[in-house]
Amino acid sequence: MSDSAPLDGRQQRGRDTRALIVDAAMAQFAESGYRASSLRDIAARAGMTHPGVLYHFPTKEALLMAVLQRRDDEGKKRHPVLGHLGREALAGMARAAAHNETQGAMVELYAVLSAEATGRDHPAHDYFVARYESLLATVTEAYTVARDAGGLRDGVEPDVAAPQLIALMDGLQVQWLMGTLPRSMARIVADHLNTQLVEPLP
Amino acid sequence: MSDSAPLDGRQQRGRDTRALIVDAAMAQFAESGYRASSLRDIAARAGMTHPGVLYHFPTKEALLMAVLQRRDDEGKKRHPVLGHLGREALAGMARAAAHNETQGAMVELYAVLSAEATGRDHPAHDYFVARYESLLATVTEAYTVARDAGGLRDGVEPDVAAPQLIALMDGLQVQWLMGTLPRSMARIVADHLNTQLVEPLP
DNA sequence: CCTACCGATCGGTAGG
DNA sequence: CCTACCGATCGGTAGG
Repeated sequence: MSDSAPLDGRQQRGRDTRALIVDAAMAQFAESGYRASSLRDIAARAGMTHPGVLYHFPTKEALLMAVLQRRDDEGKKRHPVLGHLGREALAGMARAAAHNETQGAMVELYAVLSAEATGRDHPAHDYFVARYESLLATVTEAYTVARDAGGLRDGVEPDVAAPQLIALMDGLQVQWLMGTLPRSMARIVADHLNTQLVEPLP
Repeated sequence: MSDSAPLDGRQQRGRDTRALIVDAAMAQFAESGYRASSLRDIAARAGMTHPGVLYHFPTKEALLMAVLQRRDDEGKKRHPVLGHLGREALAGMARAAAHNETQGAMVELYAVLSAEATGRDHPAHDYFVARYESLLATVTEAYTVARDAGGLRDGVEPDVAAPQLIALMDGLQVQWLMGTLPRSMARIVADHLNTQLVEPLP
């Protein structure tokens, strides 16, 4: 793809500037959500004017999509596919919770945007619907593989356990951001998984 | 208190109008969150102009507080205290999930506002922190009472189970609003509680 | 509770 | 990637 072609100096500078703008937008959207964030706020964080931002991204909505795309790319690098790994994939969810505790801005971005995007007219609505459907399929597969390997306790149903685990992780993030969570997210997720797995996680 | 004193015609009309405005604001905040909702949107829903709204509520922030206050009052009528009831209180959480499935606008209001209000500068931040702390204390007490009555399975710790249950219910609401939840919220909550209780819920 | 208005801020465009 | 600008919209106020 074109991403792997060599870039001349000008293209490289353009890429760096785009990355800088996406960084700034990510931070701003995380703090205030999409609707309440202005292009001028984002531009100031990136050290330019707001028409400068619009030179690189044609609309505010295109910038939002670039932010979401960036996060997906990073996530894919960190956790490639993984549904077929069963129990190991579930352990990976607990590790993801631990990782999230070092990524306050990203957690805030997703908590705020996913709630904002439940409205059907939100520009990121379709993105989040697709993301939840894909995540649900992956986690359901992980539970199914774990069950078929004899790793789940009796009565744990993949079709119930999967939306439960996703909901637990989403809900913990709100309490964690609010500062009212009395334990670490990773600990609570691991405890939850340990009520379902035959062999406890560390 | 002054609420129980008789009202003359003018005061009664004022109360009705205030209630009408709070209804409109609740619907608008639920659809778009607090920051993205304008007083003109709310006023139009209530059949008046936006200075008309500001005649009854001095600022947009005061109107937000009235919306949250109203919801608390209704919640207190529906579920008085309840922490000391132990197992019955936990069953009440499953019933609350069922009730929420008939209250889309209210669920959306809380999902959007609670995410928005994780930011320390949001006008409803302190309200939500207090609400989560109070809810956590109530649910922890319910689990503790249930355990002391021998109603909890081994290994279920009130201090872990309480933030877990709250997170589960919050997270389910996002998936439900997104339209990607493959089962009812009430069913998933009941299944979760049934992994913790000695005697299963209906 | 309305009309009329205020300064501030929004996303986006023109032109360089 | 900037300056300068556009029309639209914001929360809030004056005055009745």
